Amino acid sequence: MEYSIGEAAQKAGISASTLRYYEKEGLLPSIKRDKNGIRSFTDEDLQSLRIIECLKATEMPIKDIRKFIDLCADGDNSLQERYELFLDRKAAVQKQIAELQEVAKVIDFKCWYYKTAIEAGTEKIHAGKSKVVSA
Amino acid sequence: MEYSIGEAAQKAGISASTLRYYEKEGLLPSIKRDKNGIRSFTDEDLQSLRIIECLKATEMPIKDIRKFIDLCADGDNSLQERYELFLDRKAAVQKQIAELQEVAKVIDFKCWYYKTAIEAGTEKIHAGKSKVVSA
DNA sequence: TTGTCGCTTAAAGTAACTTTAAGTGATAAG
DNA sequence: CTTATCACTTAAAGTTACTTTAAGCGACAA
Repeated sequence: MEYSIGEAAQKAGISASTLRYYEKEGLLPSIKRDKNGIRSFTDEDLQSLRIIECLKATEMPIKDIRKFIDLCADGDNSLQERYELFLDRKAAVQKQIAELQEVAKVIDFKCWYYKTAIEAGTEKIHAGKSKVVSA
Repeated sequence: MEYSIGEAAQKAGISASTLRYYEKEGLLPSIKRDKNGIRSFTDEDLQSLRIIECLKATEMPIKDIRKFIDLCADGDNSLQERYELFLDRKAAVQKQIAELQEVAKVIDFKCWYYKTAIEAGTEKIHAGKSKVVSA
């Protein structure tokens, strides 16, 4: 199947302008054009986008994702390097999850803080407690 | 205890220029200055920064964090609104964690993909499999 | 008194998009 | 047949959240 940029955008959940931007930045080297210069996305392109989104989710900058895409073009020569890249991303995403779990704890505390303050009618019930602060 | 911007930056793990930017954007309305115009951060300011960092971690835009800071100045009138804000943030952070766990799965798959490809000496061993793509 | 610190401000630069402006080509409606 | 609409095209400007740079000031050590 082949898709226009609008269809691909919808399928991938990424805006058409972002897809154009990705192509310009070298993240999508395999996008073809028809005789009118209109982009044609394949299912394989959508799979690539999914990987790109995963790398982005690990806070990898576009330029580094670009380097990974370039490595892919190198074929079997770059297998080891690409493997190490994903091991690295695995560590990164685990660190992110751990940090967000800490954030969730602080937010849970704040939920309790406000819930009890509302029940008491005032925030003052928490005054003087260590590490408790209004904002 | 009071701290210069450099000390506060180190304690909070945020750059001094970012702290100046936050102050300019109204995120730190309680920072005092000495007679030479030099900023003085208190422990309470550092606590506020910790909350700001948590909100930022949930992808809340600076402008919205600013609105929350303004609510805090409103005292007990805004308790309910602030409570709902944190309930909302709680949902947001849980969604983020869930998404990152999905990302982790894809990355784990890629680790396996490259590990086995390296053992085989070529990526071709994965050719033709459904949903498997080099990038 | 001469560095050199760390602080000050304002302004320019950056990343990753998003939005806008201006235009082209294919198809449907009158 | 032409006019309108639609999705597409590019280039350029705008946005967010910073970061970096430039230029300068006050305090303290050598």
